[in-house]
Amino acid sequence: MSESRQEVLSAHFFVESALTQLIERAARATGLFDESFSADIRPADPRFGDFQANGVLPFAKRNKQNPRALAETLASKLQSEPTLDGLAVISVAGPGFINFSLTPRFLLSWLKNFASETSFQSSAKHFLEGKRISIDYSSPNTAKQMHVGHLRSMIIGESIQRILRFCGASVHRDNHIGDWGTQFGILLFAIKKNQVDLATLQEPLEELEKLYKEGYALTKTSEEALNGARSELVKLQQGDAENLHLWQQINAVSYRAFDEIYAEMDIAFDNVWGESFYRDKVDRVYNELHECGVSEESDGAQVVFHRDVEQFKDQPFLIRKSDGASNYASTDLATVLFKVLECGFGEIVYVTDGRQQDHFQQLFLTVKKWFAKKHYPMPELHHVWFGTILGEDGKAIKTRSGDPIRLKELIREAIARAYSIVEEKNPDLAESDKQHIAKAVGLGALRYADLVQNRTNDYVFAWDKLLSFDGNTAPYLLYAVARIHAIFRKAQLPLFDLDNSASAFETPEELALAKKLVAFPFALKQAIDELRPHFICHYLFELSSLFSSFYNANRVLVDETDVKARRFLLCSRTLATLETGLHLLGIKTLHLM
RNA sequence: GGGGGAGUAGCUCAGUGGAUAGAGCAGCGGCCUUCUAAGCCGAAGGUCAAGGGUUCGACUCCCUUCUUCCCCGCCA
Repeated sequence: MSESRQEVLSAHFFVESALTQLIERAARATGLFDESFSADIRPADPRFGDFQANGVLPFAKRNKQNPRALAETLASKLQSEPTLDGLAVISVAGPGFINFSLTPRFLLSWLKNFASETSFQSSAKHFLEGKRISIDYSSPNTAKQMHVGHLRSMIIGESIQRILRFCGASVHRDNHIGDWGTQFGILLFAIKKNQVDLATLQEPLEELEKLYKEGYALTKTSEEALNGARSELVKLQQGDAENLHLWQQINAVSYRAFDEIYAEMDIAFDNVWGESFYRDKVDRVYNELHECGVSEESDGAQVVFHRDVEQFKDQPFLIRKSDGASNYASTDLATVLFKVLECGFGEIVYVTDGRQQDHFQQLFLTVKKWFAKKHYPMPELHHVWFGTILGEDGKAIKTRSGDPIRLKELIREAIARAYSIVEEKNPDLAESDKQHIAKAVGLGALRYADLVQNRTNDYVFAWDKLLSFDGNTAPYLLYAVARIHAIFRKAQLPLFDLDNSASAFETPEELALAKKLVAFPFALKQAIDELRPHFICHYLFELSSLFSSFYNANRVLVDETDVKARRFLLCSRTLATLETGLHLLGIKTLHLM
């Protein structure tokens, strides 16, 4: 091959994008297509090829031309492309689809170029290079224990954070803890009423939850209690020393409990800028919005109307309560200002429950008007919302009524169930191995069950669903990983030793697996475009499934050196891809299970 | 009343205007003296909620209707 290496198709990590450029360039060279033509390339049904370009059909329609003839002209132009020579087989089918089949030579070349987590990363980083993104997730309220309803923001947020970082963004992880809300009015009122000493409590969080429940019930029945709670909150927000001290004690015990969960789930933040962090920053928000004419007064509260948006014409955005206290809109606005002006983030991602969609739409609209008036840099804002976890009754799992499953308990149960399966499948393993495996499998299954489905769907909480270990689950992927490690252990060879002895792939299983490996960047691209990790889950499951078929049909450790070498190569790339993908989901991989 | 989500196999869910709508689970039939059977192979399973429309082509876009969940001023 005489062309420079960069020009060759197999030198491109993201084949779809390279192919798109190639097709569009070739199309223009025919003189029959103008700038409006786009290749519209996508993975194809394996019966027809590996990629299909559908763009000829709409173009022909717009220009009243015969699509089939146009497609054939373009295809024959592509046949003579030197960069495609011997790497892809091109054909035209149906009304004007152009199909591309990657040749074994292409596959081998690509797999040699992209061989490890490090090499994937150094290519993937071009997707989001230069972006500075702050992501806000988990964000529990203090004074309460985390329950199953807090699971999704943690798991989805952590995965998205890892994916964005892997794809080259500079990511800042923020835990916007609810430590300054109305719950403190009720809590402080109840603590004082019952003369509780927080320092002497055995199970402080349990006690605080009980106090909160009692206090909450009281405010529902007694006007006096309601006013008491309100005035405690106002005193706290005005800096009353006694209330501040109690508030700090409450937060301290909450943080300890959160940190235990985060440690177990392998989650960490760069900053914990809770609502209280912004308490001296909300006045500027009130002043600026008032001064710009974005906000107005209504029933004693400060609100923003978006009358230009049909949906919100009668639904104001309340940014300051009539008693002068801040609410979550105040702190969220202050947060955007701080993150953009003080920290220089160009993009902010919020990972929360879907029930907050209206809030975030109004928040984003308000920021847009406000920042435009003040000529502040306009950030890109994303609300990554997810469906609600429902109880058996089909209603949202609630904090106040009933007792939702505690996160601590869910995690313990996940590991315990995994342990009993390890015990059953592999009783001879050392105890320390069993425990290590149980933890990875149990926590992995929990995470994967949440990530595998499109985040915008609700689902009913069920132990057996969240902690399933069969089929499309983390253990299935982990099992493929463990089997590959077993092959390398048995062969006693390092991962890349035989690359150069590999012959071209031949069996249907080898070819199908190799082609799937080349498609990894597409899954990454889908995940970052929509901020939906389930694309990666589905890709990894299909990859594992193809690996398992390959593993059953094609023995790796055979005598012929070239066959062994190419199967080794497939194993090493499958391993690298699975491990990379699982790590992006926040799942720890195993060598043994 | 306004707005948003969902409705696809018995169950849980994928599906970017593209070719014969796909998985997992459950159930059925096979495969372990060979690199880990937490696996593989096979068969079966569908009025894509209903009805219209747009077009070369609709699960996908538009309209109407039905079912269901959620949000809509001082909670977050």
